[in-house]
Amino acid sequence: MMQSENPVLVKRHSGKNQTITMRDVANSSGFSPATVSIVLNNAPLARYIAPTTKKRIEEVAKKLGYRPNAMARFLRSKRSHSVGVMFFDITDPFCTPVLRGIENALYQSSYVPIFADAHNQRNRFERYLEMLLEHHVEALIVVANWLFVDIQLVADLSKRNITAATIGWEMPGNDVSSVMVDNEAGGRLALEHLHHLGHRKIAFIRGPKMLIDSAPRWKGILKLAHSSGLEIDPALVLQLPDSFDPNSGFEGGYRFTEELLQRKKRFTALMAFDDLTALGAIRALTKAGVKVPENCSVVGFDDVPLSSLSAPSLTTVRQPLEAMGNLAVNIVMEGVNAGLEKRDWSISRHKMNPELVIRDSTQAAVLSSSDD
Amino acid sequence: MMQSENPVLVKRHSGKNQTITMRDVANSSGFSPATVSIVLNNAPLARYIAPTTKKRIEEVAKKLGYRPNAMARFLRSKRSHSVGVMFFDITDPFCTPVLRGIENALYQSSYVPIFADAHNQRNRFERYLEMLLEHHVEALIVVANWLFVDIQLVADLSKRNITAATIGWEMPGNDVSSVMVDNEAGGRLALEHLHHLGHRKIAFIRGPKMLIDSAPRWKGILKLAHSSGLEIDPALVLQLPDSFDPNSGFEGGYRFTEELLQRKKRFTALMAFDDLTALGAIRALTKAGVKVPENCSVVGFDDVPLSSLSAPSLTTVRQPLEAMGNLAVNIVMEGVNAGLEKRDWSISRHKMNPELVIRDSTQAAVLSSSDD
DNA sequence: CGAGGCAGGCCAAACGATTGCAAGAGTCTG
DNA sequence: CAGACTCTTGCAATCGTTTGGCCTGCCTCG
Repeated sequence: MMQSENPVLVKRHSGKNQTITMRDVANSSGFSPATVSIVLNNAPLARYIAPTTKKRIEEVAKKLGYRPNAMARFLRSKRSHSVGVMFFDITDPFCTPVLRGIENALYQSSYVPIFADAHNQRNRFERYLEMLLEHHVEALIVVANWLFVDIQLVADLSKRNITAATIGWEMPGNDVSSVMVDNEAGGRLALEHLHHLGHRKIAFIRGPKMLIDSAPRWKGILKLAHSSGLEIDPALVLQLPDSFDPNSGFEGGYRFTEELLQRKKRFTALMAFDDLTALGAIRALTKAGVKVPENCSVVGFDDVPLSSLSAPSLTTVRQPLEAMGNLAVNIVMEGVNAGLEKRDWSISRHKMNPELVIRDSTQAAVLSSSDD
Repeated sequence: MMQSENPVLVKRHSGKNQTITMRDVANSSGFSPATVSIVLNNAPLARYIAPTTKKRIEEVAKKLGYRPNAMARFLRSKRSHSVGVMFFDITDPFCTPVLRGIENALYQSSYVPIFADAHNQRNRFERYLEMLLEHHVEALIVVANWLFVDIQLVADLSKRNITAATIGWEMPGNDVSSVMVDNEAGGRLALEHLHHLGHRKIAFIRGPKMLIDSAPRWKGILKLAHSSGLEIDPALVLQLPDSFDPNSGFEGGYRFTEELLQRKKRFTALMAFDDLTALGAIRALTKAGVKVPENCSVVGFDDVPLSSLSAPSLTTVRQPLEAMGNLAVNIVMEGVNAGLEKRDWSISRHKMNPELVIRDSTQAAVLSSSDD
């Protein structure tokens, strides 16, 4: 109250481009740094601060262009307002929508994402983990769509008191939250679609054995086949080899479809492990003179962005990628808050519902002589 | 030297999961925090430290699992070891390779990227800028491929003493470094290719007026047309409308190609503003029964990842996206270092060489009656 | 009239690292 | 042998915020 004269007036030592600190706004508003801090953060104690005081401080802060220093803040409060977002291969088209979802959700909470891409290398993953810890991220989100390295390390995080969540992958054990699509339901959905369209001779390109998605998708397929009386011809089933490159699916789809065609076993539809595989398959079919969808329907999985742009556009099983990113953020945020309030909190595992997206790569089967 | 007995032995006050601080390693190694700091950072003064001392300190640090605290470090040294990476729309397929390039280069320097996506909204850009400043990024890289908002603000950064670089866009004025592709050369390259293949009746879909890339690409086209005596039929030239959505190119290409077809003016090749536009064009052509490339060649621009996967795969002008990301990082790092050493340093503007990538969407023109 | 309550705000101690300054111990020079 | 270097290392201040106490009036109430 004393020096309410000469409002907003700072004496900086020199003419340098000093950064405005909290003390500056304290000095030139006539209050103490403590009060300023309380007001500006709207801390619990702010209830006791006179409204006029609040107003004045906020005014001065704005006028001075005060910007809180995240680092200094962290030192005391232990809150960095950042979370680590680790991808295993950002070039996988699967990742972009997920990233968008994560970014958007974090933005709502005024958290910044620290981006890391492990390039599917274990040592790079570890190094990044190290860096993220040095930067004291409050949480970690791991997007592990196409993952071949062992990352048990994530489990350690819970011990380090930083909550984590994985997307597209589940840690064995029960230490880390996860968000995945319901692969089994997705497999069912896709096959159901083909079956409804009248296809009975269907070829399959299964996913690599090491990929967590492969088995449940196949399981869903088998279940539906069984319940609908569809027969799966083992001669029409191939499985992609393990590979570190998420974009290898395209070439795999291409080669394996060629292989299938050479077997001279007729099929009127092909179900691919994912969209890239499907696109590869389509290319092989087209090249061999088999028109898609007229002579052969093709269905993919994921609904990555390019699926709607391909020719023909791809019928596929959609993963709600952006929503998955969003959910993962909400999960870890819950964890962070729980930790802050010393509440109890338990991890959670989510299976999102997939959704069939019907585009141009599938159509009703032409009636063939053999109706199984 | 005194307490060289009982090696590595820390007394932490309680059994809590305390974080290991520098003082811890100082205490249990028998040296002062100052020495520890000097050794661990390999600071200039480290020259004067006895090798045995160094060794001992490093040992203890490792054994204790000491991890420097980036925040605390910043407070003194003003170095955050982070840079802001701002995209204007990460869903643009253009961005992924750029991001990869940036990430990779930063990783080499042990910097972490703080990721921001402005969604092409000015206020979001400003908010993110604010957040990045609060986190005291040492530099800023702005990827502004498809940009319609005004971001003069970036220029302010140089005043705030943080070096910045833009990718795919140039700030008016001479305050900010930039990395772009040589659009004019690219335009020339594409048209040259078509011309070599014997195409004379060529349709063009130009880029939106507001996009910085549009004009130079067109200029390159005009120049080549002029020097090679090619005539450009104004009735075969359309220009995309301004739009905020980078993926609108696809639909634009589709609709405009339909429009071109309706004009009943023959053309044997089509040159699109970018790959997405080209894909849209291909779809329209195919739908209209015009085969690509047999009846009409199509060439794009950018070489985004999906261009090689489309059917037919796309002939296009490649931007070295990953390299551009890389270069941008090198530029700002130079700036950071210069600032640190109080060296002078001037901004730079780079034009990268584009490269023609010939795939399946173009082929030699069938001889037509009219040979212009 | 004294005890207690409360509104309003300040003090000063952290947080974890960096670094200018200075001192102690040898070594060397004149 | 005094002084001048050359090494090694430690002290303590400092960076910008947050926060647990503590203090000061003033009001209320028995």
